Amino acid sequence: MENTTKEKILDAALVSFAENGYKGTNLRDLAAGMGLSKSALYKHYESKEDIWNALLDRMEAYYVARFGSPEKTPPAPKSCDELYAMTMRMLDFTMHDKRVILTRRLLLTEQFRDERARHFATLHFLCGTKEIYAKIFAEMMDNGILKKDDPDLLAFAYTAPITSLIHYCDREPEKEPEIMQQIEAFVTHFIGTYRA
Amino acid sequence: MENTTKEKILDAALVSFAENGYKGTNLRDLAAGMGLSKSALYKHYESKEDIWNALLDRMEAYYVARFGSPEKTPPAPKSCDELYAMTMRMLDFTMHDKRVILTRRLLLTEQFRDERARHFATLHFLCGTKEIYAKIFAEMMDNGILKKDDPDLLAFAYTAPITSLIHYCDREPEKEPEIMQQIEAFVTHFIGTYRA
DNA sequence: TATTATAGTGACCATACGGTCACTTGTCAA
DNA sequence: TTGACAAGTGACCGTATGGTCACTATAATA
Repeated sequence: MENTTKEKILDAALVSFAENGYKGTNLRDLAAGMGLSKSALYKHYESKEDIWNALLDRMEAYYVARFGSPEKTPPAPKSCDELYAMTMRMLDFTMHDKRVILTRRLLLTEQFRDERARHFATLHFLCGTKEIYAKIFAEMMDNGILKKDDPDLLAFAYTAPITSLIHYCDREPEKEPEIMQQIEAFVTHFIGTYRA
Repeated sequence: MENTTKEKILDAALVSFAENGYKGTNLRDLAAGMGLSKSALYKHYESKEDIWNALLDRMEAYYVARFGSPEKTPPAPKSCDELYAMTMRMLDFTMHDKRVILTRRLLLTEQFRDERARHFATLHFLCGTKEIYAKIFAEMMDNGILKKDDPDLLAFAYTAPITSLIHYCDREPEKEPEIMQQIEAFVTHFIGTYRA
């Protein structure tokens, strides 16, 4: 994460693409926002689309670095209380980290315009999170902490509602307290249902 | 649903806004697509934004007409098999009706640009569906078909994963068979878990 | 010191787009 | 028949925007 102009452009682009959309992003304002003139951008990238692609490259690289290899999966909780705590900890990060929030927003709004965004959205919103929890659940089932069941199906039933509430919170952040309660209630109920 | 030019413009606008986004929609092409010149649009609407607002008005009216009053809630199934069948029937419509698909796409991509779209998205993707099933579940619990539990929480746990798979299918329609299997597996598992 | 590469500037270009306007056409009522 | 109104056209306008280019400044290097 160097602090080069080239990187800073991507930082600014993430904000602008997420907040105004790809088409709504104008390179003059984007450059001005970082104290540059528009032409300076062209010293680092060939075109608007080139910036977009570089941004997606970086997002994918970041995702792989964070969740890419199997050993990056967080260690399986040793109790249901630990599962609860871990879920809440991950949630707190996911819901409040500015970069992550902007990434979600960008993927949501651009998923139908760009092929890579489309696939990345599925990974980010559905399959990625599900797989992480599938591994965790499988191990917890082996350890007799959760009832034996299909870990993949359970992970999906667990993460999909949480993700949908995260989207809700992205849309209407002023409702966060209420949404957090809903998440807690859901997580508690879920763990109660499948605890061994 | 009259066939006036004014209505036809909204039909075309739904397609274009959904496929190209609000900013990506250009009035010349939109008009040309229906064999009109751009200026003709201005005989019916004051501006691009006016078309957008009229479209949202119509969407909301349509939603209210369909789900607005309590008595519009479908009758509660008399068995778990009936619940399964009803879910699949509603799903088939939701996933294949062109208007509904376009509406979802439009709400997803424009939710952060427009206040009304934002609220409508929450209703459409989360609260609306949840409430319908909450009523159904409550009645089924009263009738001893489902285990007694919090109907609201259960409805959320039921509809949110399904909705997220619908979004998945919107993004990657070529995966529909696979996704349908996932939905069936989830619904079966869910009903199995909460059947009385 | 002279040279060269890098980063940045501002003026400029072409184009696309939302919106306006004067004008035409067709229909219906007085 | 005529007048009025609604619907539609095409030319035109202003502006925003992505992109290019000749030029400058700076700093490292030979």
